[in-house]
Amino acid sequence: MNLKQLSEILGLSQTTVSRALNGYPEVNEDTRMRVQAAAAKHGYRPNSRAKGLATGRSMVIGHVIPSSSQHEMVNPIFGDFVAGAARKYSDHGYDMMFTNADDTSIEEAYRSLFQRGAVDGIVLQGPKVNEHRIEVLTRMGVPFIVHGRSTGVDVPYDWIDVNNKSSFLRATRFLIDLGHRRIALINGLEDMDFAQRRRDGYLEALHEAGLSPDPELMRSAEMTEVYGHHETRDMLRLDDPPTAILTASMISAIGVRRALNEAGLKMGKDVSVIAHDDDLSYLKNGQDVPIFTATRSSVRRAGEMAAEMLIERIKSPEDPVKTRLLEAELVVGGSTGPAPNRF
Amino acid sequence: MNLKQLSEILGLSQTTVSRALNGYPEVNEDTRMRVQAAAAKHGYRPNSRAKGLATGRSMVIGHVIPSSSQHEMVNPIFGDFVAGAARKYSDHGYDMMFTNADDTSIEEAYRSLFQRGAVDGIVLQGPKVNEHRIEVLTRMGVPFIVHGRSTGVDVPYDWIDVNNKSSFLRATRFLIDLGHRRIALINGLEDMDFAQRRRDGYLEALHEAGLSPDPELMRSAEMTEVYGHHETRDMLRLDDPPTAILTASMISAIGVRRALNEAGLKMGKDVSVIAHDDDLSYLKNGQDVPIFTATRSSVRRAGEMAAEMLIERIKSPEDPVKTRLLEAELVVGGSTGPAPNRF
DNA sequence: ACTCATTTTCAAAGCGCTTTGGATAGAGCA
DNA sequence: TGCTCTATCCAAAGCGCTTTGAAAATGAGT
Repeated sequence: MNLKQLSEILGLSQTTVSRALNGYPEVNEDTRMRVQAAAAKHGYRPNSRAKGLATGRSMVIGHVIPSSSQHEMVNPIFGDFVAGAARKYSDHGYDMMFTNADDTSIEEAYRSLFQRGAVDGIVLQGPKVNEHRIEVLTRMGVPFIVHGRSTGVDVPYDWIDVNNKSSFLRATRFLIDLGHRRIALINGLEDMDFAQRRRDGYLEALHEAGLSPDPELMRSAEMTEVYGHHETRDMLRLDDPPTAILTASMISAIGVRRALNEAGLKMGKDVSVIAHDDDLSYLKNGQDVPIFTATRSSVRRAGEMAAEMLIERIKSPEDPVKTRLLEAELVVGGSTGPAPNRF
Repeated sequence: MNLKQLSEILGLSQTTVSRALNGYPEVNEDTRMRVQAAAAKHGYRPNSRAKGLATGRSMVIGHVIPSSSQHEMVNPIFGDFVAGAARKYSDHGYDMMFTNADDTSIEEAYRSLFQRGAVDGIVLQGPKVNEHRIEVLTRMGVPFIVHGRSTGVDVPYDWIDVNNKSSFLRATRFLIDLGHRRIALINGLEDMDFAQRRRDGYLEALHEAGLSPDPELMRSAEMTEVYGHHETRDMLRLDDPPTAILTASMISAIGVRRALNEAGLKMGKDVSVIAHDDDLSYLKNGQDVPIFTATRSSVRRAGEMAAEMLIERIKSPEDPVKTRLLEAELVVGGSTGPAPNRF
């Protein structure tokens, strides 16, 4: 059932039927009712490709999944971020499109998505420091939003981010206030922008307290459970092991906890742990009492907000750049306690 | 830059340029070279909406994210499954589209996706028992594949599934062979098809061994960490607590482990645990030695295979129904051991 | 009854591509 | 030379929608 057939059934022109369905004023209310009824009855659904061709808009937002050939790693926050965004998209009549691209072809993937007319806007996830893709998208003139930011990129762009620096600053201060001096940082991948900011916060807190950072206590890699476990076990073997550990995700925090258990250490007593908690739906930080002391910020909420900001941008391409910095809250759970007395 | 402009630059007709780029034989090899060079030089990318309109195919596969209004839960396996599928899609020139739908409108979401011409095929994830959507898709005539199966649905359909029954049968037998008699099952949501099959396997093994199932030891809910923890803690309080626990995912297994630790019990000694491991990229079951004894089957691999089967189906709609049953492997890790002697 | 303004409807063009059904030119052959 | 074949190219139609510009119908005002 297409427009032509429907309009023939109704004895009206395609123009009128189209207008009736799209809510234009220049059509009699009675006819509109008649048209809507017939459309519903025959299950008419305008072909979105044809509509897109005619309007020049596709009503689709593009995301790229970097298939990170090295690690075959899927970011665990992917699902929740996307679920948040998807809800807002559908509220506004947008669909969501994914393309897969390996590290080498990622720029090409963005370019293709937009220039083929497949999407009206793009979400850029997981920006690195000096993120090249931002300039690419800017030059292309595609509306886009970055989830995160990129140090070193000068062009203005829309972004939404957690205040990674301040949250790790606070978390580190919190540990210092508890008397910890040997504080480890199990961070995300070195070249990710968020990892750098977290490290900055961590270092600043150490500096404030007159503590000098120990490279042995600063690790970075992709945030898996196994990684958290491995680094913790490794650091516990040091002559002067950490009494507290900051870690960049709940997933790796679980690995940290496993390593502590294996070593017979009690979390929150022998070693304190603070994690960053993205508030993933399947991995809540406990029920009432938080398991881990954590810096918390819902990534699903970030997805929702990113979607809204992008839709705004598509509507008003000339608006000034919009940015949004979310403050993570520090929730105190059972994983932290005063530094143990080693003497 | 569109076809018309490009063909004008080249002094050729649109027909010839289109044919040259799409690899049709009726075009001189020299001209083809010339055309390809010009297309590359000017960054020409055929508009996919127009192409879709003309060909009647959209080269897009649709997925629906059920935004399960009750729980706001995103299935943790979502990311890896999708990453697997996406890779295969892009190999074959397909993109991937997501629509969000709440429980009430999910059928409408599928219908809309296909009848609008937005997608050429659909992946149905997380089928329940008597899954109504399968009939809907069948009636619509859209090519689709089910990740999982649905007991009670009679119409034939393509599916790919893990042999849930046999893997839980084996896992339960394994525990029985170790001398366990009080074996708990922390299952997924009751109405999910996979959960029923796992329970069937579990019950069959108990039956074989002449053990009668205890409803107190059979739990089911969405597979979060908190859920695994909660149910385990609850069961440990029973007069006759379980000595072994089967659980439906690594995520909930982590909750199980947490509860055991809190109770001062040693996993693999006091209480044995077997998990189902979807081999998620960020949650590997240990490095060399598996942490949990587990029934393992890569969900990413399933995503790849689902994608391939669906693309096959789109190519040959009249082919007989194809199904694929994957056997999970049983990997023995440190979380199981002989039943403790309670006397 | 007649004009003018407003409301309501319509025919046709256009979005950018593919594809059908020729047209043209040169090659091969008698 | 005249004819058929093949290789190469092209004009135009069509995919299903929106939108422009104009026509027809209606209503108000005199």
